[in-house]
Amino acid sequence: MSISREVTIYDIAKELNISAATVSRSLKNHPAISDKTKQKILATAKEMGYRSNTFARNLRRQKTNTLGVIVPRLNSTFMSEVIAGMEKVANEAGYNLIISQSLEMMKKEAINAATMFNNRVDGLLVSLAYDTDSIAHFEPFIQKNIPLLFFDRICDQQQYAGIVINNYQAAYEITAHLIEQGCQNLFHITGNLSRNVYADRFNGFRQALADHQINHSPEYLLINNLSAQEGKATAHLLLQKKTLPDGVFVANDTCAVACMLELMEKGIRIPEDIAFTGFNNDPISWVVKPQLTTVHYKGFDMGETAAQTLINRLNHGQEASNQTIVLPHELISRQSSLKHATS
Amino acid sequence: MSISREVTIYDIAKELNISAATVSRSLKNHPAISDKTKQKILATAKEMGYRSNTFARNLRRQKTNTLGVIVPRLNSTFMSEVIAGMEKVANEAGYNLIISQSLEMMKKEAINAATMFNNRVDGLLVSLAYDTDSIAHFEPFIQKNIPLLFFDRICDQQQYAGIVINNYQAAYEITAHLIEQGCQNLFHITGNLSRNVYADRFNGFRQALADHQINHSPEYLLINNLSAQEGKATAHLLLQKKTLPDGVFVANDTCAVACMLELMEKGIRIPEDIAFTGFNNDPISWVVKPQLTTVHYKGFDMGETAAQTLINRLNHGQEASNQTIVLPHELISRQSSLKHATS
DNA sequence: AAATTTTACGCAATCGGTTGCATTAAATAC
DNA sequence: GTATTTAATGCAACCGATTGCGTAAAATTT
Repeated sequence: MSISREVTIYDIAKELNISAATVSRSLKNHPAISDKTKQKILATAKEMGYRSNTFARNLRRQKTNTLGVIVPRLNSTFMSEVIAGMEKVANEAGYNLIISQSLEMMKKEAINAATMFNNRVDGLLVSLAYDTDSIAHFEPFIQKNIPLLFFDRICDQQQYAGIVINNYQAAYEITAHLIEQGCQNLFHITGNLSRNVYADRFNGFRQALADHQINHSPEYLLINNLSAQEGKATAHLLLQKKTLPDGVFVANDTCAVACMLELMEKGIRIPEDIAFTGFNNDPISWVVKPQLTTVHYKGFDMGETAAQTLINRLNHGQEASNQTIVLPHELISRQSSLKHATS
Repeated sequence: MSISREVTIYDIAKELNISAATVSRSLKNHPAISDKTKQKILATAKEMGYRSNTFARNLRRQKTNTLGVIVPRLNSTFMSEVIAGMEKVANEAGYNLIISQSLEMMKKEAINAATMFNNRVDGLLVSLAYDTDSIAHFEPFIQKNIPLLFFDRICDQQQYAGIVINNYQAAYEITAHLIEQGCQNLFHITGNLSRNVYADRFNGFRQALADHQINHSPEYLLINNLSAQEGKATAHLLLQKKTLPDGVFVANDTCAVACMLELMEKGIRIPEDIAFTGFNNDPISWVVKPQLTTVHYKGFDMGETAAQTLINRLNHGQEASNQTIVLPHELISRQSSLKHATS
């Protein structure tokens, strides 16, 4: 079975004895073409099995209609929904998505960015890797004025726009919640503080303590990579403290759950001895017993918003407003933090 | 800040007073060009900030160097690793990935396939959606001889190749394990039996029963969409049975956990009253208490294998062998199924 | 009916690499 | 020293859609 050659606008033109220009214009619904001609061309195109050649189009238009997306990992419900939201908006606007994972490594993030750049994506959506401490690898995009938009894990430099939730506020709320439950000795387990999400959450945590005149032990801040493995390790660290905390706010659910389970293994009662809270509302947060108090926010909405913002900028040439868009979040309180059983 | 025009091979050619053809050949390391010239050109290209124009290249070569990937969802650790494996192999071979989610809907799968087709992907990797009952939407690929490869959720028609694990064998093993634990009244909760993964698991389950001369109740097969929600609903269905099962094999972890938790809520003891097993070794399987016995298989390897197989076919024009590649799996037994405490 | 405007379409250059074939220069053979 | 082979490079025609500009035909105005 030989592969038949692709049908081009020239084939259609020849078939109908008209010019390729007219065919081209008809196919994109150009107003200068009469309806009758358009109909005829559309019908013939369909009949001949024509499909537009994206390369020729891109070559000529200097546009790819492709958006690049770089995320740390694709393995969370949250990220899956972010991508789904982006896909929806992008497809509706005629854009395609090229997605890649940095696997939390700045090095791979840089490689991915370079690939995206060489593939001439029209715009780039990025959630930064865990250890990214410089955004020099995005410089080519900025140089060439290719829209660049961060989401969730954004770049804290003022000049870059981003889509986020109010991590400060969410952390403040969850911490206040712990305090309301009677916690007096609170600890915070979090990730790299140069990531906005973790810095903001830490600040919210601290401010809540300050506002409620709660003193804290000098060792109240524990930093790890927020993996399950390190959550478990951190549990042992906690057990070696002179006095155990009576409340812990962990910056993600994975680490919170691992840490909590390990402590329970060692006989610590949750929430009686230590109240626990996480962040993200991952499925594991409700599977674990006791169910984990956490912060929920909508990945789908974030994806939609991010893609839409980027596309608006592309279409209307909207200036790269360094405006940061803040989406809502929601505190979900569950058993792991409820020292006073309310039910 | 105006956008400076892109550097082309013509610019380089002019700069060095040579032809564009020589530049083109040098950049792709053609043997007919002298090393001296190559060096000079490479250096100048770098200096001038040249980047190859993919469209022009694709337009001429009739290749995109892009692979399409359609998956049901991106929200599992498994799928994230599959993608990571594909990315690794693809990037090494100079290919890019376009990823999209069918969200378990055949309709969206078809739309995605059409988009991929129009974007002229060189090959397509697919894991079928939950309700896909016809693969007519992949017909254009077959017609045009564009390599198509299924993985995990493959197409059972003989002529299509696929990368899988031995779902039959895994299910057999996990069922035999339940029987060894003393289960006599086994139930199976699974998804659409026209999906190979579920059909094979069901067959393995049945065969294990037969081989061990275990009778089964006529209602031992329960089908739902394997979501957490339906897992919970199915728990209630079970509770209405005259006699409860003493062992349940669920075809994925999400549904298994949801069902199990709901039953525990109603006072059923796991594993004493009912032993539970899942499939996939998702993080929730070890977070839940009791930890869930399940089947583990390596997503990364599956992704690598799938991408490599496809690329080999593209490069060496290997005939579309309808050979199915089977990767290893591993039974992970945990508390949820251990009626005889071994520790 | 002539002049002017509007409508509908065609011409041809362009986007930037790629590659078959021709050509020149250098190397080797006779 | 001439003939032949080999190595290195250039020429120019593609790939297929887009679009500024020009023009013929139709519609409208005067």
